Amino acid sequence: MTIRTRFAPSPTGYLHIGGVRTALFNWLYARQHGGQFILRIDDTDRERNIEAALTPILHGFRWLGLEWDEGPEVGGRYGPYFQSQRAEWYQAAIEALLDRGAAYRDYASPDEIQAERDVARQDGQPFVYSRRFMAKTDADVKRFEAEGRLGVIRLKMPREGKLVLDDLVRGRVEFDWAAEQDHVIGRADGSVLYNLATVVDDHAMKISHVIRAEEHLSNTPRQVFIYQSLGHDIPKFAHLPYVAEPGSKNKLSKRKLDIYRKQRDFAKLADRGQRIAERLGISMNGENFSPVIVDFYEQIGFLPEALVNYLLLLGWSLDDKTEEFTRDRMLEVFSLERINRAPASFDPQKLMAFQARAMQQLPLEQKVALMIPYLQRAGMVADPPPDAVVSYARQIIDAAGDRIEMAGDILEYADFFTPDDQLTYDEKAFAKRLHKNSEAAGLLYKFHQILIATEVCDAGSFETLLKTFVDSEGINIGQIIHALRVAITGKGVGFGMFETMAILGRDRCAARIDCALRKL
RNA sequence: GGCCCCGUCGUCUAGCGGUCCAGGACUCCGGCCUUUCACGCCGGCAACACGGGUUCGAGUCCCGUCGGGGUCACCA
Repeated sequence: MTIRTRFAPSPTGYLHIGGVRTALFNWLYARQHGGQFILRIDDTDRERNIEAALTPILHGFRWLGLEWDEGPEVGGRYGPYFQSQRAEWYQAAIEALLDRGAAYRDYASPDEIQAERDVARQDGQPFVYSRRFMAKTDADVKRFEAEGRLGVIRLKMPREGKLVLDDLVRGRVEFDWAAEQDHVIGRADGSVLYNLATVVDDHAMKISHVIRAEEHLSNTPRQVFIYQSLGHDIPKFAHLPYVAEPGSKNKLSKRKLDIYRKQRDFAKLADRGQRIAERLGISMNGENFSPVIVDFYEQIGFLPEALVNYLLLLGWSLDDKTEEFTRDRMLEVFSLERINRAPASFDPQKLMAFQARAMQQLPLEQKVALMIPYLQRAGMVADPPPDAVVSYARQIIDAAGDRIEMAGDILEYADFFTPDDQLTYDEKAFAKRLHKNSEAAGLLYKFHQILIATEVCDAGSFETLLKTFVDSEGINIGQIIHALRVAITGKGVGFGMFETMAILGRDRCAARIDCALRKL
C-alpha cells in the first residue's frame, strides 16, 4: 500500500505554528515511506480572496522545505485540491448516503434542536435527537416544506453498539454509538459540512493515514460512520496532542496573543522580532506577526531547519539525548509510535536555543548571504552591494560571531554603517563611561593624538597601541577601554574592541573619538 | 454537565517491573575565562499528582480520587 498523507489548511492568510507541526509529521511519515504528502485547501466557507490568503501559506511550506507532492500549484491525479471545486463529489456522496438510509432530510429548526440539546444537558445525558422532523416519505418532505421549513441533511447514526478505534498514537479508543449525534452534513442551500467533505476527499485522494490534531478525535466516529456507509475503506488514524501555550496546558491559539505577551519568554521573543521588524520598516499587525505564526520567523531571520528541528521535538523524541536532526536523519528515524500522548507546550526559549545553535554552525559565507538582504532592506547598503561593502559586512559578521543568533540581529550593528558624525549614543553607557568618569576625556584625547599619528590598521596593532599607551600612563586598561568603546560604537557592549577598531579603520575611529569628545 | 484524551524537574523529554536515592536538553542560580557583551567550560537548584491494590520488588501493571485539557455547531 502506498502511504499517502495530507494536510488541509484553511486559507486564512497565515500558517500557525501548531499546524505546521502537524504538517511536518504528515510530511515525514509520507516521505519516509516513499509515499506522497498532499496539500488540500479547505475553502468551503470563504470564496473570496483565496489567492491572497493562500500565498503566504504556500510560501511558508516552501520556506520550511515541506514540499507537497500534490496540491495547489503542483496539481496531481486526484485534483482539484480545493474543496470549493469539489461540490459534485460531495453531492454524489450525499445522494448515496440518502439512498442507503444512512442519512435523512431533516426539517427541525435550529431552535428546536437547541431546545432538545438543552434538555439533554440539564439531565446530564448525551444529546440524542428525537428525529421528530425527519422526513420519512416524500409526503413528509412536501408537508414540512409547505410549513415553510428548510431541510438539512443529517447522518442517521447508529443508536447502539460501540466503535473501537485503533489510533496509531493513542492506541485503542472506544466510543458508544448511542452518544453520537445525527450531525448535519448538508445545508439547505446545498453546501456541505466539514465531516462529509473530509471523508469524501480523503477517500477520493486515497489518503491512507489521517494524521491530525487531537481536537479531531471526537469527530472520528461520525467520519467512520460515513466511510462505512459509503462502503469505503477506513484509513488509519493518528491523533497528535495539540501544542499548548507557553507554560500552560491550554491549546495554543492565535487569538490569545494579549495574554501570551504577558508571559516572559514569549514576550522576549515577540519583542525581539518587533525590534527587527521596526528596523526593516515592516508594517505588522499583532495577529499576523507573532511567534505563533511561521512568517514571523522567516521575517526576523530564523533558519528554517532550526524551526523544523524544534517542532519535531515538540511531542516526539528519538531517545534520551539526541536533539539535533538533519532532514535526512529525521526521515530515517521518525515514527508515529514515539509521539508523546500528552500535549506539549511551546517554549520560545528552547526554540531560540535551537536557532542559536544552528546559526553557530552556519559557515560565514552563508551568514553573509543571509544577512546582506537585511542590511539592504534597512537601507544601510545598496542593492546590489559593492564588493567592498560585502567584505565590510563580512568582517562585522565574523567579529560578531555567535552574538548574531538570527539574521535580523545584524541590524544591531547598524552603527557600523552610520556616518561618524551621526552616531547615536546609548545614554546610560555614555553617562557612566564618559560623564561620570572624570579621567575619560583626558585619556581619550591623548589616545586620539596617538592614533592620528600612526598608521595601524589590524586588530593586533591596535591592541599593542592601546596597551603601550596604558603602560605609559600607568593605568589599567579598564580605565579607558569602556570609554573608548562608547566613543567609537555608541554602546557599552559589543564584540572585541580591537576588532571593532580594525573594521572601522584608524581614520573613522579617530573621527568618532573626536565626535564623542565634542559631546562632553 | 455528557463523551473522549492526558498526568515524570518551570519547559521539552528518557524511562516499556529490579541496573532510577530517576538520566539528558532548555531556562534559572553560582563560579571560571575576560576590556564589556556573547560563546565556552565547571558546578548547583529542580520532577515520578494522590490513595489503594498486584508483586519478593512499581515512575513502570490494575482500580479509584484529584488535577489538566479537548469536544459537544447548519466552523474547520
